[in-house]
Amino acid sequence: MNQTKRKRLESKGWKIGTPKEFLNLSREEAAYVELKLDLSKGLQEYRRHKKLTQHQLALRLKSSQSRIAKMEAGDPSVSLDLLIRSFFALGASRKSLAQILS
Amino acid sequence: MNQTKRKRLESKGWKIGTPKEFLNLSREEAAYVELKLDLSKGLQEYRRHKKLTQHQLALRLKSSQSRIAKMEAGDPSVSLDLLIRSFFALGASRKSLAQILS
DNA sequence: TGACTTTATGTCAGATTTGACATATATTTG
DNA sequence: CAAATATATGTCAAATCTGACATAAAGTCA
Repeated sequence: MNQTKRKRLESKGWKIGTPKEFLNLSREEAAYVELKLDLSKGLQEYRRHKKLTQHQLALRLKSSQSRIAKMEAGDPSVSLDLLIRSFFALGASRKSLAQILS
Repeated sequence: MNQTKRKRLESKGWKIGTPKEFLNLSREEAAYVELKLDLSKGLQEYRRHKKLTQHQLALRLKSSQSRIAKMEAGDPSVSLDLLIRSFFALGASRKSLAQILS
């Protein structure tokens, strides 16, 4: 993992700490965090593609605008569950989810 | 969605209720539940393939045998987060995750 | 058979995630 | 430019998920 990626993570509020700690982010922790960030990004793209506001998406999800914002910002308080359910609520297929993963 | 699938879901303890309610499982709820069940199944296969007991996997995940059992049983109390982190802990790649999705 | 290992199920206190709210900041539109 | 709309950020009580434990049930093997 390089400096660019590190900044990308740290800037999102992921508490990574010292370089040593950062390097100790285990392979699986890193994979998990990166997956969430990619889903965050994908979700925002998909929502915009559908020409929905965060507020509109929140209504569909029975969530709130602020939570949608946090999802798209890659906030650590957002679970994969919520991200993935949001994709489905936007009409995404499993296939399109799989594409984000690949 | 057919009767077979319904039984598969109900038998796992998903409270689906009456036929009417069942039919009202929205597309996205159904997609979410089915995804979780497929991951459950995939996790069990992967663990067995690696010749690990639930207890051994629990140690790696710093979880417990009972929670692993619930994961593999598709228990509603288990989140996608935990399922996916478990895959990564077993050494699975994003690609192999994507394959389960497709 | 019975001892042993593995998996399943129920429960619960503690931890995490949630929607909601207030409000700040940014973006669009007239 | 200013008003309107959209998005971002901080907080928190309630809801959900968690590991841990006890124990039941199922599977393995001598």
